[in-house]
Amino acid sequence: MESITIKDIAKALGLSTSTVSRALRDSYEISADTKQLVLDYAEKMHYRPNPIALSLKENRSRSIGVIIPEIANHYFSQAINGIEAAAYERGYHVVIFQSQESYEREVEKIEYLAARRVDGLLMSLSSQTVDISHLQALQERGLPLVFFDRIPAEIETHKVVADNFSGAFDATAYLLQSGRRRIAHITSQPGLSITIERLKGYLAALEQFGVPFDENLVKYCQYTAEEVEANLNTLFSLSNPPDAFLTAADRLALSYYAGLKKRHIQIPKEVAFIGFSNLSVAELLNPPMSTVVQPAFQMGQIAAGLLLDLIDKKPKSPVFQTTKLPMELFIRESSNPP
Amino acid sequence: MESITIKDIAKALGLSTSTVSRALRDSYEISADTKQLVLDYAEKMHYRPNPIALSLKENRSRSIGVIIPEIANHYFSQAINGIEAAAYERGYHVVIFQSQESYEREVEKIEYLAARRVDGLLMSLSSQTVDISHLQALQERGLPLVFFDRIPAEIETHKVVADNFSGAFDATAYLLQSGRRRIAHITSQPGLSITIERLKGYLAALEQFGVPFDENLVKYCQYTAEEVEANLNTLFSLSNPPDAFLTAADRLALSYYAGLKKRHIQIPKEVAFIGFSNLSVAELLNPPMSTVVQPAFQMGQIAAGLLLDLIDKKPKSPVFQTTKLPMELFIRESSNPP
DNA sequence: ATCGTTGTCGGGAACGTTCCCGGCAGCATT
DNA sequence: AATGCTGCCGGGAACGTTCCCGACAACGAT
Repeated sequence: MESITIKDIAKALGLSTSTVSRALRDSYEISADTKQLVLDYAEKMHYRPNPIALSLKENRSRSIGVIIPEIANHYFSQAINGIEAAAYERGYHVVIFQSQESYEREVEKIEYLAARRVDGLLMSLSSQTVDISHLQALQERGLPLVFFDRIPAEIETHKVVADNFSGAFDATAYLLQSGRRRIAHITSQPGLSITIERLKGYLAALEQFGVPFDENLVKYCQYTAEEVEANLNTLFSLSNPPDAFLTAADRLALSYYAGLKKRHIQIPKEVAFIGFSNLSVAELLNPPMSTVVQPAFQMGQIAAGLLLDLIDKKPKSPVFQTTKLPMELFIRESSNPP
Repeated sequence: MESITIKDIAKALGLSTSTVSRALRDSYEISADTKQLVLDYAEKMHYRPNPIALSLKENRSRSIGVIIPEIANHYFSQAINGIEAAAYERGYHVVIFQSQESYEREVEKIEYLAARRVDGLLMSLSSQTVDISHLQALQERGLPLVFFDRIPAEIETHKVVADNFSGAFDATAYLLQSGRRRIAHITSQPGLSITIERLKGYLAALEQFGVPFDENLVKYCQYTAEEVEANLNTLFSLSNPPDAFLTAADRLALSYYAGLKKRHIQIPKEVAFIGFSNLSVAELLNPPMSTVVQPAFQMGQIAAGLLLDLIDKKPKSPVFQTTKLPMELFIRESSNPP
């Protein structure tokens, strides 16, 4: 991969590198003739400035890093599109890495991106992550940082989340209102911000309807098939089994939907079902699944915008804000009254 | 973002940068004492080598670029996981960009990645791309290039594809065997390699069963709702309307499934349905959808492996191969006999 | 004739790293 | 004592770019 450089142009035209550099940047110090000469030659030879040399010199890369748990998730891939739209508009590139829900991978990717001099970092934490001191250290070293969706409490910076509390509250309230009383809440890792908020919303709705909370109905669940199986076994061997499900995360929705069908439990006759999910296929399922949907694209867009503000304006002491966007509840057949 | 450099270490320890550099690389020229001194100090100060400086010097980045049409597509996000697995194993990073099915964006991303000195490029073409001279130029300049899924005929290099011909043939044959005779084939842009291969398979199956080809049954379709609507209108106002659908691509499968349901056309009673798709929800749909599935992860893994071979071994005149992987046909309720 | 101005341009350092080249001390060999 | 070798280390160029600091010619003003 040989590429033409400013030095090559200078040599070919009998000029100095400074002159060529300035001609390319359209500096007032260079005569129109010389500029034209340089520009023509550069065009002819397909000259492209070397962004690596620039990064080294300017200690920045005009790109932002994004670290998310996984790409193969509709919420995140939609969010990425929002991020890219915002970044593109402002002349930044987006570099995407997945933590694969692993703490080690997350740390590794963060270090790599920092070493690569990304100008800012956009993060949604892995489910394994509890210690975020490395992120704090990075922030103290001056790296602009913005979190979205899965946010930490311990770091003060811009954060963008969906209103998980209200989302869970509304969904739970809907189920209660339609007569369900034993609502199983299948959710993600206990430590995650989204998990906590959703649980709070679930509890608040129960309380408002005067339905006692039963901790046996809350299951923290990974995505393995065995775990789904085991949890369903436990739930349906309760003396008082669930008559509704509220699941967090795309994958939980699908695997429990599948699990229920496998047991020939009728939705919504025997149990009602509402899932947190950004899957567009929800309405094509059998039966069409009620969903709580996050404004993924918008969240990515806003988060990226805030990060770029932090980068471009470099305010001395920025006023950090937590943006909370409404979730939307789509009621479909799966949550119909029995 | 201040970072500690070799120069800082040298100054602090009263050594030269050369010595520090060699100590860090564990060179035999450095005494054990000095090495330990440097290593300890570097560890203490969290020294991380600057990959940008290295890239500039070595004219390479230990990373490969991936350009795909879109991330929010199950096939591609699975393929990315395969690519990352292969790259990780061999110490390479993966930089992902989306062309968003736009030729301009594709060219732009390619140029950027080349300027960024990725060591190789992994591509699946956008549906708009017809002119690939920029890729040819890049290859001639020595950039290792591997295509997967959507491949061009005009460039000679490693290519990894699914056996689209057989996939389409098997699906069509299944439909014919179960008594269907008017099989609509909804497919992607005419120019794409996958489109062509699938059409060939479709035609071959028709011929084998002695069913005449009707070009009215083949629709090249983008993803807009209006287009879906229009195509369904045309198809069902034929004097001899379709009794089966074979769709390419995830999104086509879903939007036509939705379109048929909206018209209250019963699947599989009135029309049978098989879709090319990597969606895991296929079996949860109503009715469960028969699918032709690509080995996405494996394709990504193999493609990345071939690219890294090209990069690492730099064979003078590599023997380029096209790897063709089998597709799998999952028969579900949507393609049952009427 | 001298001086400041303006318009153009070149030299060279710097960013962080590696690596070639050279240097010097201490020791053994002749 | 002279030589060569080994072990250890420093100086400086190079990668591609920008930018500060000059430099020099032409010109008008004094």
